[in-house]
Amino acid sequence: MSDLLTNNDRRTEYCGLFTNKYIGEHVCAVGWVQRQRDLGSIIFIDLRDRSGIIQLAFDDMTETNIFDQAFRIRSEYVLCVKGVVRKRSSINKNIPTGDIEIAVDELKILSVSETPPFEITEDSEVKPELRLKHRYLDLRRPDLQRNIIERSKIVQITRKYFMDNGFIDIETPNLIKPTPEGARDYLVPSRVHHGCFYALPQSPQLYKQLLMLSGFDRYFQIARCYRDEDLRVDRQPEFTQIDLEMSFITQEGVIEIIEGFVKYLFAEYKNMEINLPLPRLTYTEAMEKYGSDKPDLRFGFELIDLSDALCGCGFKVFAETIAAGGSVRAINIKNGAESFSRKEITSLTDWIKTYKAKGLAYTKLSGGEYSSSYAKFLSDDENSAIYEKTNLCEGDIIFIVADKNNIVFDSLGALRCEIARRLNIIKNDEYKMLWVTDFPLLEYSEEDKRYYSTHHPFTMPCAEDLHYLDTDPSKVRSIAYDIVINGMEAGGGSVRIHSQEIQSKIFEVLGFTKEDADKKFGFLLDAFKYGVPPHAGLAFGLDRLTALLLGLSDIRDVIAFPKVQNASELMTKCPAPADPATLTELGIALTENPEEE
RNA sequence: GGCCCGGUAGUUCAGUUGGUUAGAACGCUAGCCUGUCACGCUAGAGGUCGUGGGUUCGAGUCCCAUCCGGGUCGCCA
Repeated sequence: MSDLLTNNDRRTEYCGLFTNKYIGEHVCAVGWVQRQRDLGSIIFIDLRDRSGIIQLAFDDMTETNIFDQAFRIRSEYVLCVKGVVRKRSSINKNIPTGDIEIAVDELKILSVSETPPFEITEDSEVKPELRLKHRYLDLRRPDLQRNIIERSKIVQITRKYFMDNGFIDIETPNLIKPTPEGARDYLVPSRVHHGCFYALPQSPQLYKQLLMLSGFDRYFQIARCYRDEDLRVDRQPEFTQIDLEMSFITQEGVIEIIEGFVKYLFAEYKNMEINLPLPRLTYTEAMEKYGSDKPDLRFGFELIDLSDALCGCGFKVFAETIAAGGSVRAINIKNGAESFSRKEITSLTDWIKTYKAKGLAYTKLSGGEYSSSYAKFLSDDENSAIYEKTNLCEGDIIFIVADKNNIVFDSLGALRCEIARRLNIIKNDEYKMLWVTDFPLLEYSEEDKRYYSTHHPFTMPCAEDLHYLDTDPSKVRSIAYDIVINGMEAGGGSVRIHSQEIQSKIFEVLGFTKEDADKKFGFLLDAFKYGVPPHAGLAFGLDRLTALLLGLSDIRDVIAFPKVQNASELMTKCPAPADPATLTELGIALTENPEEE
């Protein structure tokens, strides 16, 4: 049987925070048993809580019945002990409390424990499946516990910054109207209105815009958002955003506030100086130079366009691609020739096919010898032009992709990151951030024969591009901006449309009839009749930001109860079939049987 | 939805060309041990090799299907 905690059992101090100043004092400690070391006539127990570990000692001075109890204590038992803090006869320099211990004279076993399915230790390497099934135990591990605690600190710093800058923390609804565009919504059936559904918000977008219209001027929220899309290492179906919106402000105003936030956060949390202003690239520049709208600036390998030099060249693959409107581009891996054997190059060639590139051409210059997969098809002049444009020097290797522009950008953009990873040249404690601006407002979908918003349909078009809305909508740039850190989209936002006319025009370009627009966003268009301040905002991914600051790549390590790749949660086994009576009440009939448990 | 990787003791893994009774480490149980701190020593228990089917004299190993986990492309306004 377990012992009971009483009012007298007050913890003196967290386990890991006991120090020399407690020596000689009679104290109370509580926690979990990390390990028991039974030396025969003396027993040591490491007692653990979120702060660390304190050693308990039971020896010939300990009462027999307490000693006998200590003897049967096992890992993860929960104890309340009292005793005198004393100096150890041998010191453990590896832990902060390594020079003291508690000589126990009172012991309560508050709870016993079965042997856990895996060891509760910092470095325990256990399959994610098992860890997540027993997440409550996984969360006892010091590293995960630290991540969750650090996340809390980051949130605290974030709140302080935005409160100090006049932002008002406002909660917006989690049961909202389904949105027709963008990511798939999670739907919640209505009991009162059969056949009708709420959606869980993908973001508080429209509400925060309406808050601007209501005059709150500066809003922020640590907002949970939901997207029913496939998971990735940096994507969970529910995730948290630092969401904000401001009135009477332009892009520069938002950038200034966010740069201030980043500077403050890195200074407060990492004691690291961020130099402002952050560099900026337009979307077009980022694509041309890095093949990505979220470039990682911690390494070079910029894209080089060879199309002009190879137009009409003897190598059909290159010439025909250019003639068809595509391009031939290269990256130069400086001093990388030795790192890429034939086998390695073959491996990269296979790898790049994931991005639909048909092949990967290369030339390397090693020991004064050129070796190349394509040079023999080109004239000396053409080859020289490539060497000159790519600045190919002794020890370098260049990789070339020829294809439609979007495939060249996707594949080379990914390749430069993959190579940086393989060469292990990325420093984990380096942070390179930038703004990417001037995104195209619209993207044409060949499949659906219509335009979709790149960002969302409330994004303000660039004033000087407005005339293209009627002639060539793909040319319209938007006043949208992403903040990118180490190749990761950390946050994104835009100046919003605050004019009913422009908003209606955008809906029209997106192919909504007036009736469609009224049905879907009528409340917004109505609201816009009543005096809208110009406004703009941004949302920062808190999970990604936290992982980044902690040097982690998997956001599941900063989320207490994350979901796995098929969007289920292994501990509670959700989602789960609903009770038939509940379904009836909701007016839902299933056309197929739910998965068996 | 496509492609790739993985699943063997409680855990992490090894397991050769298909061949006798499937191993190791840690953990666990018991005993011994007065200064350990990843304590040590001795002994022991522990396996439907993810699941189902097939090939074979014989399958952890080969084939097919399926489940679970991971990565990735699509997707993520």
